[in-house]
Amino acid sequence: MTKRELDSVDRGIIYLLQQDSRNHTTTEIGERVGVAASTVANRIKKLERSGVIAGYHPRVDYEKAGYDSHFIVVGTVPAEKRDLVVDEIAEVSGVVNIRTVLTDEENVSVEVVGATQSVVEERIEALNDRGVSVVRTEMLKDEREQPFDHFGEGLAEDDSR
Amino acid sequence: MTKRELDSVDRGIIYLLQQDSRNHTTTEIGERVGVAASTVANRIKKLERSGVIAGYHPRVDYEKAGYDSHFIVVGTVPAEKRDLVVDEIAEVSGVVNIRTVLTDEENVSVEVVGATQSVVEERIEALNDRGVSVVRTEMLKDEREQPFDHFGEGLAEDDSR
DNA sequence: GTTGAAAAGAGCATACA
DNA sequence: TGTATGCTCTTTTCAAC
Repeated sequence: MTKRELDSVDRGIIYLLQQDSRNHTTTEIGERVGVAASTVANRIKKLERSGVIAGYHPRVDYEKAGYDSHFIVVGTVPAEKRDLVVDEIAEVSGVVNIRTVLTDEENVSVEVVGATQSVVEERIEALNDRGVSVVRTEMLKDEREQPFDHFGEGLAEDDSR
Repeated sequence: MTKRELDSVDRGIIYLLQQDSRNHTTTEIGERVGVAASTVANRIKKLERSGVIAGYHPRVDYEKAGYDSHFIVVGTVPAEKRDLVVDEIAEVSGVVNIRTVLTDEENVSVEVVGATQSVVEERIEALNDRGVSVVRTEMLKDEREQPFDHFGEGLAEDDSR
């Protein structure tokens, strides 16, 4: 829970986990950042406990998995009800990601997945019912995620990418 | 590369990986979905090769890591230049996520991280220089990610959450 | 906090049903 | 295609620095 300053070992570890958090071993990471594998394991545990690393998730290509309807629903929630509403819409089927921003209008983005467009339309109605006033619905074209370059600054050459 | 239909074993595996892709072992997953651990390993490899699973990433809390400036930059890129511009802005320091949607206006969302606001402001200028006409910049409040509930439908009770 | 070595456990490949 | 066994590698633990 505590906010800790990260040193170059922490940053290197996170950078390599950002490239591949499942198949990079502590041994490999240790060689790259210059410490023993057991130290890497200790550091990772500490980062997890402190909340800097909040979990590990696969990047799923829903289109390839047969779910062709993939939308970003942008809406507005009153600031004072925001946390409550976010908890509620997390329960809506097909919702896989929710972002909130600190503006008064259009302050919620909800990523919704489904097999068909009509299914997703129902789900968007469900968002409305739970307190999101939907401003617009956009078809997601592509999403790309990448490591924070600053975390990789102290690292040796990256051959495995 | 091929689009494959997923069966309930595939869906259960992905669901459990979406909860924790680093610490859930193939053995645990096998017990939950009802197949042998080696079968789980085979399925995961197949899902990776087919592109349904495109990678594994930690969820990093940049605020707790000491990077207090975290913004979503919404901008417009002409449709015909979109892929090119996305490749370019991926190179901008501090850019960790890029989403594109199929609309003519405000079709790109870029997530930018930095230690101070002035650093991030420079980076937003860099986005402009590379072809994104920035419409607005929003402070990210919170982001939540969760498994696709449909993948978990065939699963036994979830005690480990 | 870090290390290195031993023990325990997971993953991988082969062979088989 | 799914399962089981054996081999290899990783992770974990812990005494010592």
